Amino acid sequence: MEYNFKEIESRWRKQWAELKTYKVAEDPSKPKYYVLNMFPYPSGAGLHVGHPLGYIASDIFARYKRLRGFNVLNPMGYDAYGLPAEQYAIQTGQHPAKTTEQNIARYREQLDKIGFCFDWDREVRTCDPQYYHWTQWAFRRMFLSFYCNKCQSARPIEELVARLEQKGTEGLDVAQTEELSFTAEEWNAMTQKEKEEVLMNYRIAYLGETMVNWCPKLGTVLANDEVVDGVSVRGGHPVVQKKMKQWCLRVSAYAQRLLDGLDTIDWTDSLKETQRNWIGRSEGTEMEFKVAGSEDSFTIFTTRADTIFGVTFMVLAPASDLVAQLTTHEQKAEVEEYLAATKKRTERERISDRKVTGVFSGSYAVNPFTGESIPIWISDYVLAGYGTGAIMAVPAHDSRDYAFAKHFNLPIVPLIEGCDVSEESFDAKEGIVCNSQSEKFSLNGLTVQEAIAATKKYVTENGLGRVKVNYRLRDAIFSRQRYWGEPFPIYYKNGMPQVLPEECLPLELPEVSKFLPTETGEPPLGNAQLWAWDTEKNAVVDKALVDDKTVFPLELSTMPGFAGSSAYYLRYMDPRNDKALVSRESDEYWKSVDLYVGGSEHATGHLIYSRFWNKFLFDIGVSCEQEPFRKLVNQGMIQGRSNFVYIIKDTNTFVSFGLKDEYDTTPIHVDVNIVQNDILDVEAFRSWRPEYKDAEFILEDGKYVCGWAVEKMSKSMYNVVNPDLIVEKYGADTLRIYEMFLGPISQSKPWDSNGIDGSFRFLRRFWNLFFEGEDLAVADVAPGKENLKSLHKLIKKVTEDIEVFSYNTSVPAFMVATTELAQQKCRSREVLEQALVLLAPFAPHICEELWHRLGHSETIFDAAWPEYDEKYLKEDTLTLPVSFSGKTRYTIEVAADAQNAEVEKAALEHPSAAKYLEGKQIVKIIVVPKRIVNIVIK
RNA sequence: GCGCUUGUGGCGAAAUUGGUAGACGCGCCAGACUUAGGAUCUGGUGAUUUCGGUCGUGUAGGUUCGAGUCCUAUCAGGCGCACCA
Repeated sequence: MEYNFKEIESRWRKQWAELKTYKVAEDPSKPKYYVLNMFPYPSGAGLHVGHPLGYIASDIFARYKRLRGFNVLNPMGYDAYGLPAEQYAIQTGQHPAKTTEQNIARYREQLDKIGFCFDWDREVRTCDPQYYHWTQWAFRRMFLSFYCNKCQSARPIEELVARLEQKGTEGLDVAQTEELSFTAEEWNAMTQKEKEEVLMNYRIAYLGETMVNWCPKLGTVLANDEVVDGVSVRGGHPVVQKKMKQWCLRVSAYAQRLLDGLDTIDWTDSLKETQRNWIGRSEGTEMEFKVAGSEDSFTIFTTRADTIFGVTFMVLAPASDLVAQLTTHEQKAEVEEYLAATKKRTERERISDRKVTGVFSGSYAVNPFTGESIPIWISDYVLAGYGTGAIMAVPAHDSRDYAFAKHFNLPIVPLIEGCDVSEESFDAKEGIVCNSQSEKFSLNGLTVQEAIAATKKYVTENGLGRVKVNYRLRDAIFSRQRYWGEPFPIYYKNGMPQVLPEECLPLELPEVSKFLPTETGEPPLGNAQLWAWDTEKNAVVDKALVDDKTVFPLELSTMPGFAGSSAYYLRYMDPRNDKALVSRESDEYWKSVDLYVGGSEHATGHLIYSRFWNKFLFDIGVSCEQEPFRKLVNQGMIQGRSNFVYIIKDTNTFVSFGLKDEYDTTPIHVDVNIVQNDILDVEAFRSWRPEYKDAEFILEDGKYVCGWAVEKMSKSMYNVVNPDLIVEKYGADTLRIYEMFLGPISQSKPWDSNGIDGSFRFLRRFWNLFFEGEDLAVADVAPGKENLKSLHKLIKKVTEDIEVFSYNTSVPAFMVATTELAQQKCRSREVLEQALVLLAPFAPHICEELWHRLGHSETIFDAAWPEYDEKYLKEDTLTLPVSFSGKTRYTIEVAADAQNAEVEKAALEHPSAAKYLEGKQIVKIIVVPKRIVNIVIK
C-alpha cells in the first residue's frame, strides 16, 4: 500500500476541523495543562520554515499531554498591531486593518497545513476591539492605582488620597517619580488640578517627562537605532534630545518582585541571568554632601562607600536638576555651552566614541568625613536616570573616574595597600584599606568588604545618609505617536488626563484621513475628526464640538507593541468573555502557562512587561498566579542556507563550484528553491531571471554544483524556504519529523533541505510496517518477546525525551524501532497500535489514518499513552567489555544476573586474557554491574 | 569590560550516575533491481597502519583503574548587558 500523504493529510485536516477534535473546555474531572507559543506578528512575507519550529515542538508536547489524560489548552492568535502594516498604509493608503486581515488569512492557511492541535475557537487578535477592550481596561486600572512599598502591592489611588488628606506625605512609603513632601493641610488646600498633578507622581500608569529622540520634521519620537550622527536615518532630518510628556508604566516599582519571582520559575539560567542583569539590583549607600559656603546639599549614590577618603571631585549628570542650582555665575556661560553640546549627542554616540568631556560648575562640595572641599564637575558619563544623577568620584578605584581625572588633571588618591594607580585604576573590591582616616573614623587595616559595612553603619548612625537599593530597571515608556495601536482610554480636562468610565470601554480606534502626523506635529490620531469625548453622553463625538465644559479632546498617542501581548495568555482562558478580562472560574482552572515556547529575543521586552503586567493583575485580584509562565523554552533561530553560483567576470558563463578557482569569478546568490542537494537546476536557472536566459555553464561530472553558506533567512539572500513547498512535496508529517530531527530545539541551526528525504523514508517504512502488498497486515496475535523488547525500549526513550523536551533523539529511536519491527516481521496489533500512539504526537496525520484503518472510530488522541515495563527490557545475557587498565581488549558473554565473581571468572578465563596478563600482575579487578570489567595490571 | 553559553567525523548530531566515543540521518562508496535514476532496497563508511596495532571529543595540564563527561588554566565561536557609580 502506497503512503499517500496528500490524501491522508487533507482528509484529516478536514475531519479534525469539522469534528472540532481540538476544542477544549474547562473540565474539573481532568488535570489541566496549558501550552503556549508566543503569538506571531502576521507579516506580509508569510511564514518561513523557521517559524513553525517552536509550534511543532509545543504541539508534540500538547498532544502527548492529552494522551496522558490531561485537559490541554493550546491556543493561537495574532499580535496584530505593528509598524510594518502602518508603514505599508502610509505608502499605499491601504488601511492597516485590511493588510493585517489579509496577512492573518495567509498565516492561518499556512499553519493549517502543518496539522497543529490549536483550539481555533479561542483565537485572539490584539487589534480586535473585543480584545483591546481588556488592554485598555488594565491600563485604566493602572492609572487608578499606586504602589505601596510596605505591602508590596498595587492599591487603589483612593487609599492614597485618603492618607494624604490625613497625614500628608509623612512616613509615606510608596513608589514615586520624585520624593515630594507636604502636610495634610497643604494637600487639602490644593486645587483639583494641583492634586491631580501630585497624584501623577504616584500612579502606576502616569504621564511623565522623559528624554526622547525627537525629530521635529517627522513629528515623531525615534528609537536610538533610527538615529545616526544626530540625524534621522530616513530623510536625514535633525534629531534632538527632548524632554517630552509620555505615558509611562511604573515597572520599576515591581523590580524586587520581578527579581525574586525568577527563583520560582523554571526558565533557563541564561534567560534568568539576562533578566537579573536588566533589573540590575545594586545595594549601596546614599550620602548627603553639603555645598561649600551654602546651606544647600545634595545626595549621591555609591556602592563603594568605603572609598569616601579618596573622593577628589564630584560629578553631576548634565540633565540633573542640580546643574542649574550649583553652577556659579562665573562658570555659567561655559556650562551652558557644554549642556548644549551634550544635548546634541544621542545616547548611542556618547557611548560609542567614549571621549572624556566635562566642565567645572564653579561650586565645591564638603566631604562629610574629612571636611575637605571638593570641586563639583558636570559630565555626560554620569547618567541622570540612575541613582541620584550625581556621584562622588574616586579616580583611584573607578576606571571612569580615573579617565576623567587624568584628562582634567585632578588628583588621584589610592586607598588600597600596595595598589598601583599610575597607569590605571584599581577597580577590584579586594585588598586592605589604607589612607582612610579622619579624627573620628578610620577604615585603615580593614578589608574592602569590612570597610563597606563599617562605612554604611557610620553613615546611618550619624545621619549622613542611608543604605539604599537601586535598580537599573526603568519605567516603560508607553506612548507612541502612531496610528496602528490601541488608543488610550484618556481625555484631557484642564490639561489633565482623565480616564474614561469602565463601562465606556473599549474606546475604538477612529478612522483617519491619513496615517501620517498632522501638519502641527500631532500624532496621526490628530487627523481623526471623530475624536473628542462627551462626558454627558459618554460617547465619542466630533472634535469640533470640544468646549472644555462637557466635551474634551482625547489622547492622540497609541499604546506600544508590548501592550497587547502582555496579558494575552489570560485572555485565551476565556476569550469571548465581555464582562471581564478572564472569569474567576476559568482563571482558577487554567491558572498559568505550564509551558511557554518562544524566542529569546523577548528576554528583556515582552517577558519583563508580561511578568510586570501579570503581577499588577495579581495585585488587583484578576490573575491568581504571581508568575504567568511556569516553564519557558527558547527555541533557536533557524538560519538560512544560501546557495551560490559563480559567474566568470564580464561573461554570462557560470562555473561549477569545484572548478571556480580556475577562473576569475564572482559569487551570486541563487534561489535555493531551484537547487537540490546543491545541484543547480540549470533550466530553472535560465528562466529564473531574464538576464540569465542565455547563460552558459561549465559543469563538473555533468552537474552544476553550487556553493553554500549559512546566513540569516531572508528574501534578499534567496534562501527563504516556504513550509508550503515542503508540505506539498513530502507532507506535513515529514516536515514535523524533520524539523524535530534537525537538532536540539534551543539551538540555532541552519535549515538544510538536503536531509529531508531521510525523514520521508522513515515515515514510508513506518507505514509499510502495517501492510503486506495492498492489505493490512495486522493481526490479533500474541507479540513475540523481541517485538515487546523493541516496543518497550521505544516507549521508554520517547517518554523520557518528551518529558525533557528533547525530541531530536526520539526520532532516531523511532527509526531504529521501525527497522527492528520490520525485520522481526511483527504483525501484532498490540505492539503496532502502541507504536502508533507513540508516534502520533510527532506525525499526527499518518497515525490517525492508520489508527482508523485498524478499526478505531475515536481519534487516536483519546487513546492512552503506553507505559513501559522494565521486564521486557531485561536481557538474558550481557556482552561486557573487558579492559586492562582502562583500555578495552575483548568482550565476554555473561548471564544477565551473574554475580561479580562469576563475571570476573569469565573475564579471566577468556582465551585472550592470558595474552594481556603475560608478565603482568593484577592489582585489582573492578566490575561495574552490567557495564564493564576493568582489570588493573602492573 | 562583565555575565551566560557552545566547542565531538565531510555535514546535522548521539553518548545514563565518569564505564565499548561517533547512535540516527545526510553525504559518499559498493552491490541489487531497472531502458533509465535526482526512485527503491541491501551492505560499508573517524584517522592512520608494517593489519599486530596506534591515535582520536578546541588546546595544555590534573584527579581516576577508567574522562567527551569532573577540576585548573587557555584559545575560539555564539548570545545578552554595557560609562549603572
